[in-house]
Amino acid sequence: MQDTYAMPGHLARRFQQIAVAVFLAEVDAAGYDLTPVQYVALAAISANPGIDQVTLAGLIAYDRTTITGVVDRLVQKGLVERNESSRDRRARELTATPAGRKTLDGITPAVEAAQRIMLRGLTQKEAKDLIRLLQKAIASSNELSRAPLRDPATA
Amino acid sequence: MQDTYAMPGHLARRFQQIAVAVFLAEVDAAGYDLTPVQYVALAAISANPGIDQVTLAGLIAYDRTTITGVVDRLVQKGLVERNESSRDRRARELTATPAGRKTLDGITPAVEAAQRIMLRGLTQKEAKDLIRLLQKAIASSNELSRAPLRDPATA
DNA sequence: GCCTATTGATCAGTATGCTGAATATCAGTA
DNA sequence: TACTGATATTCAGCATACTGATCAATAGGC
Repeated sequence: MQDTYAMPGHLARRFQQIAVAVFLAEVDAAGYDLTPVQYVALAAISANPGIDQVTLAGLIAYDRTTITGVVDRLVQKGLVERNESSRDRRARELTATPAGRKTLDGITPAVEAAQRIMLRGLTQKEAKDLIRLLQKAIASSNELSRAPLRDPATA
Repeated sequence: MQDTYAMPGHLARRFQQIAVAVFLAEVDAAGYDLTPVQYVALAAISANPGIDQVTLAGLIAYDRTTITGVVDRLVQKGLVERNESSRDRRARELTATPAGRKTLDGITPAVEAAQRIMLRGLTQKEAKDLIRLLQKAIASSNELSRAPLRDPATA
């Protein structure tokens, strides 16, 4: 049996664990209070005003049931508005508020710094390779998770 | 601002999400009911009989407070025994039960299959590169998470 | 031996993520 | 139009993960 420390599953958990910790530390140091999940959701909503929750979920590969709580918290923080859709009364239309867009602008440098920090042990070439390999592995197994990415560009 | 889909933080979440889904599917198909976290904990306990919870946490990079619940569930499933330590009455000594060791043996092929599946889109060389790069990135940022790895071999 | 700082475990509270089910609504068809 | 199947959201329940606090016990310095 191979070394546990070399198993991709273990490495995935560790890398994600570190990525979240670095993200929260940088964002907090910049004076913001937003989780990685909330950030990605806010960015996607801001880029797609009026988006419904299922489409949003597919866009950022969340589970549908997780989205509800995430949006709840974004609404509670005043960063997002959730309104009943006029075309489909089942759906909710999500829009970033001015405060949401302002937060997004202000937080971006911290988010980018976090990305650099989590790769700080790698050379530029290694970092590019890692990103490429992760993207390739993820693309090949996208359908294996309950919340596959639904990229409108490739759908 | 760079593409969200190319951010290491996003890729870390997606890869971990897929890794967990693949693990659970393979383990379930093999007739077992064990999460990735429970598996790693059980393996570490089996390899280190009598280990206490803090040492276990360091060995597999868990948060101390998470361990309590994980061990609770392993004990409830009859795979692990938790006894008060005789040397230190604060500590708990963890041991795998015969059922725990049997589960570990039986589940190994499914766990290894899961590792292959989550890398199925990569060539052998790419898979090796990905593992190496993840290990390198993680090692450089180990101390940035609340639950850094405490490898007894390097401590 | 006593005091203080540390340590091992647990708990309360919050935020992902998932499964499976319920509810309301919509869309297509007989 | 009535019915059937699909869809958008939410909820209950469970399992990670984390922060910060509490509590019991230990260890080291004096």
